Amino acid sequence: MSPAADDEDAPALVYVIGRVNQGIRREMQGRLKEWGLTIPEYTTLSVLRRRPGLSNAQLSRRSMIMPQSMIEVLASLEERGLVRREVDPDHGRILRAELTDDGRAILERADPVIDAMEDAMLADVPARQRATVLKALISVMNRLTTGLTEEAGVTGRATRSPR
Amino acid sequence: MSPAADDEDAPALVYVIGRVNQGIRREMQGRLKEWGLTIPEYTTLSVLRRRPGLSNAQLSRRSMIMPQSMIEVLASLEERGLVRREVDPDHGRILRAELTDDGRAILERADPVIDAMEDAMLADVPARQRATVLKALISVMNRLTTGLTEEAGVTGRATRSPR
DNA sequence: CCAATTTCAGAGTAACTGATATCG
DNA sequence: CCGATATCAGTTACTCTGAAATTG
Repeated sequence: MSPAADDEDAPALVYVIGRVNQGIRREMQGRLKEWGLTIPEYTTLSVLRRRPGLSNAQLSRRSMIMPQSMIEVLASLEERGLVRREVDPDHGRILRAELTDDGRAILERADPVIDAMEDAMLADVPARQRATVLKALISVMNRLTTGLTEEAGVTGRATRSPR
Repeated sequence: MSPAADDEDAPALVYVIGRVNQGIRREMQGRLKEWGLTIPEYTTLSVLRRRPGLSNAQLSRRSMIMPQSMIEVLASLEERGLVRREVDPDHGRILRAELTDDGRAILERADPVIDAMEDAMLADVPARQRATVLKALISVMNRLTTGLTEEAGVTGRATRSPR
């Protein structure tokens, strides 16, 4: 039949991101199993190291999931002593989370393994392009967080779309 | 102004991809509900339009999922008459899938909605960078498909990592 | 017999919706 | 009373591992 020439139209970005995510998920799951960590657990630990004191509600908004989903991750981490939660002094309802020493330790051991994975999968992408890719994806992430129907609000107010 | 030195540590790419994927998932799920399509169903229909005649095994490898997972998507699509499967003339075991007219029709109606979503989330990314991002992510996807432990550059032998 | 494909059955992860309680 | 937060309970979406049958 006709040789080649049928690969000119590229796949959609949403498709490629989905596949990449699925590949990353499989790799991470296998590597994190050694420490009994699930992917959202590892991710949450990482976020809490960078942003200590975030509440469940704040964490869930950052992850674009419902607070009912995040609470389960947090509960599991707290139960195992990897995360500690303390009442906010200014608001008795809010519980602010932070890493325990155990949490920090397990993260420091898992990190190099995940970093190596990221390096391996980026092997063919020149360093200069990596910055561009990361910046573009962060921009997409922010769009998705603030809502796709919102106007191009330059002031990054975390608006939640009214129901 | 100042070069802003406190934001020097950027989040990891795997993290950003995970969040973007989660955002996309939520958007797509809501939009596809109108046609009773799940995300893997819509994705599979799209792939089959571009690559008619792929078998379940081929589709599953492309999607980086096990054939046992893909078969359920395919079964659901076939049951609803959106996909047809026919025995390969050269190999009685292989079933090659393709879109039915109904499948093509539903896809043509869902497409603009998903395209609009992609446009909206890419609103802040200049067109020239989009090509770079897509190319980089495809490269990452290929890395993940062929296996992260494979050596670089040599000839493209699609080696399956033996267990 | 072996390798690849298909497919059934059960399990697990990670998200969801709904509802309830508390705090300011 | 309202809005935000926390959290219990049940459900859905999607993928996995295991096992069996078929075909070349």
